[in-house]
Amino acid sequence: MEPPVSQPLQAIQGAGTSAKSPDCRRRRSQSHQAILTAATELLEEKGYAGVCIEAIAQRAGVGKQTIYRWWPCKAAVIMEAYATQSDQAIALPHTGSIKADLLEILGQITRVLTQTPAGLVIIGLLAEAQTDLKVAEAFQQQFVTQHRTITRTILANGIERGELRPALNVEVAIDMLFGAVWYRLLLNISHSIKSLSKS
Amino acid sequence: MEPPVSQPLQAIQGAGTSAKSPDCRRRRSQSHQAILTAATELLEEKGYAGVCIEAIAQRAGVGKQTIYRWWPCKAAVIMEAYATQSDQAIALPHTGSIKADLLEILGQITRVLTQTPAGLVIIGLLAEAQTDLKVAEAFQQQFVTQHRTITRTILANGIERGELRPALNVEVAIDMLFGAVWYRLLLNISHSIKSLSKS
Amino acid sequence: MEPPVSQPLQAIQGAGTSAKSPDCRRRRSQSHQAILTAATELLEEKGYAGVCIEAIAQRAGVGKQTIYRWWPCKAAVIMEAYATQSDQAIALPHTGSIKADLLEILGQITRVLTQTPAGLVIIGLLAEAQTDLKVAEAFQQQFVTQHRTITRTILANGIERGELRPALNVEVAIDMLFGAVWYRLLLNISHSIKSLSKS
Amino acid sequence: MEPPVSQPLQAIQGAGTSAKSPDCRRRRSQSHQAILTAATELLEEKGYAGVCIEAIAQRAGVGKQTIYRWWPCKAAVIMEAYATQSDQAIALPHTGSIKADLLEILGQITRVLTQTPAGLVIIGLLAEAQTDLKVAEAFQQQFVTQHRTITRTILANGIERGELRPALNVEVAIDMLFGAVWYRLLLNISHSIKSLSKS
DNA sequence: GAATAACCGAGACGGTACGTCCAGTCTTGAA
DNA sequence: TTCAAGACTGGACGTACCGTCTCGGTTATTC
Repeated sequence: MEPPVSQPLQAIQGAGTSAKSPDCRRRRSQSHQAILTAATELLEEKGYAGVCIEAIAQRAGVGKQTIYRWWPCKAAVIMEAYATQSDQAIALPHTGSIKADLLEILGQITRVLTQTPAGLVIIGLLAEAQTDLKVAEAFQQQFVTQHRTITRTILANGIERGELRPALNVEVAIDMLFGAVWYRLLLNISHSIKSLSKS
Repeated sequence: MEPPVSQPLQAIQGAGTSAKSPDCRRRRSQSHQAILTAATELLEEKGYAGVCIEAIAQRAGVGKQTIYRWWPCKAAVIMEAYATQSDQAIALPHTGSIKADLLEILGQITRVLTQTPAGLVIIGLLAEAQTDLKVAEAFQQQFVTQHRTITRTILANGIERGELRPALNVEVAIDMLFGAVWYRLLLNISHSIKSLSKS
Repeated sequence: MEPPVSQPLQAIQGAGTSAKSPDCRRRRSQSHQAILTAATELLEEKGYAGVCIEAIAQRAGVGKQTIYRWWPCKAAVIMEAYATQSDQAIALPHTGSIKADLLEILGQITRVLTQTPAGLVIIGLLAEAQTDLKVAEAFQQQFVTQHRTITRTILANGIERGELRPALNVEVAIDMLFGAVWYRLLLNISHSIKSLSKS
Repeated sequence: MEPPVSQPLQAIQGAGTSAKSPDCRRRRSQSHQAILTAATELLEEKGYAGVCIEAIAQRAGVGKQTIYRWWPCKAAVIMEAYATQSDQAIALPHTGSIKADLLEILGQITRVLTQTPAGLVIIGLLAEAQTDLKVAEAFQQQFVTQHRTITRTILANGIERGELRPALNVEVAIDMLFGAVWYRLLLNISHSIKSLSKS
């Protein structure tokens, strides 16, 4: 009955938790959920940088150790909280036009990053990922890989259908598309972020 | 004879110190330099996240207060240390071809970010800028504005000369160009960063 | 098995900790003792004014927070250290003569104040008590009340037995007796403190 | 025309200022007075412990150095401020009766200590005197010697006139009289301080 | 009347200690 | 056996003052 542990946690914990103990995580009880809820609340109240493990534990009515037992650091908790709460699945669009598909997916991502509280959280995580390799990997997996994969499919389709030049370097194109979005987000550039056109 | 106060400091200290006192900020003596030197050394030894104000003060043989007197936070010290040490001026290239010019400038930036210790420092600063608005502004001024301005000139030239479509959204183009570079840098993407083509 | 918390601490911590938690203040372990020991040593080495919380923490191999957790200030630590170490109980004398009893008790107090290192510590505490009400109360309780009580008994006996005038204002008499001792102590008067006669 | 430097200053500065410089203290200007005034004000606003040299300097519109030039420490400034402001001369009373004279002088002292702001200042000074020998000497001179001298005269008169036993140890008697007053002051004993009778 | 001191305000400086926050680990007692 | 509660060491924070030390810019005699 135990639901599988969410991905970001595993990603950060590395090794894999399968061989841990006979009844690995026997009584995860409500604590687990309480922690994620507390983290989410605090995130909204104080922003990423303002949250600390102690506060999460206190708010969740949980011992600090219980948090450290399951997550290696603040970023891990928060990534899981984020994953749980807003299941930010990006859907592969099917508008029929490559260009429209790209605009659609970029629009979806941009919307999440700039119009929901999640955006600031993600930035906080990205900042932390610069320092901590484990966080970086988890971040990649959670917020990057999927998007790139979908986009790669779209572009491949475009090339196949002849809408894009066959010589197009797909990876670089992806970098430029997402790069522009992230770049503006991270540098607080104020001029309109909506006007995305060329490929 | 006093050299003008370097920019990043001023940028972070905000408002502008011009109206402050007749000789605005007297005699920073050797301490000032010692602090920047110490910061640079520590940066190289421990990386951005591993540096703390106390350590800088100790290494520089300086009271902590002397640091806090002139800089509001770690990021400010480090930005000035960086600016002092590596005068990372990006030169406007004149290769004759728009494409070559762009590759040249992107190459310069990429080189600094990926092949010098400065790269990691800059990433640390960018991470911190996400939390602290003052740092963000200074960062922008130090590491972004200039590059964008130069690139904007190149693209404008290109349009004028007919090498680029007149309808090109210059700002978005710049976002995509720099975005790609920063994006890879921040996400540690390992596949080659050299293969840049389209405009 | 836990020995009861010593009085001066409680006195300074104020209100009373009885309603705090089931086992009110768990496990002070060795740290507690280490802190008191360190405080005592430093007291002997540098005198009251030369001791600081940071030094106590360092010497005791303890985090500063552990000190602040249990004591509100330097004075509190030192009073407890003093109380622990030298159980300066003043015994009710029974020489048979009121005058001799008084001389005996004053002699005891004088001895502690002038011939042991404790004297200087107590002076330091008294000086600090002038600034901090909590310290003042604790000081009173630790170094004054008991002495006055005993002396009050002696004087009452004396009146009962007819050795002293019934009209004697007992409180004022106590003030004068102890006052003389403290007065000399605080003002470093050098002429002999032994010559005590009248009542 | 230069008025002689007030006593507490000299007392604390020790050595004597006579041989200092040709026109020793040439232009003491208004600064000197401004400092004392500032000290007095701050004393009333924040109490002895709340005053610091920097605040005095700032309030007086004076460089810190100017204070250090003339006084060695906070206590010295404050003693002079006190001496200047409230010229707390205790007058030798002549009521005709020894007992009345003593009550009169004790009453005067008690009044100053308990019913004027000066009382708290003096306590602060006494506390500091415990740490600093120089302060102790100046304190003695300022607040003790004179009183003792006057009282000694009264008691000697009393013995001469036969109102007091010739065997009376005058010094101890003085200790007890003043001791009682100071003792109550320092220990914040609340029961009436007015009821002083026996000798 | 100009030159020359001492003096002064301002405040930078190296330091020491403060009291607080949080990380990550360890311990206890109740369930 | 698991957990909440929270004590523990440790490190850094940013602040407050200390007492010393330059700075320029007044004064106030002295030549």
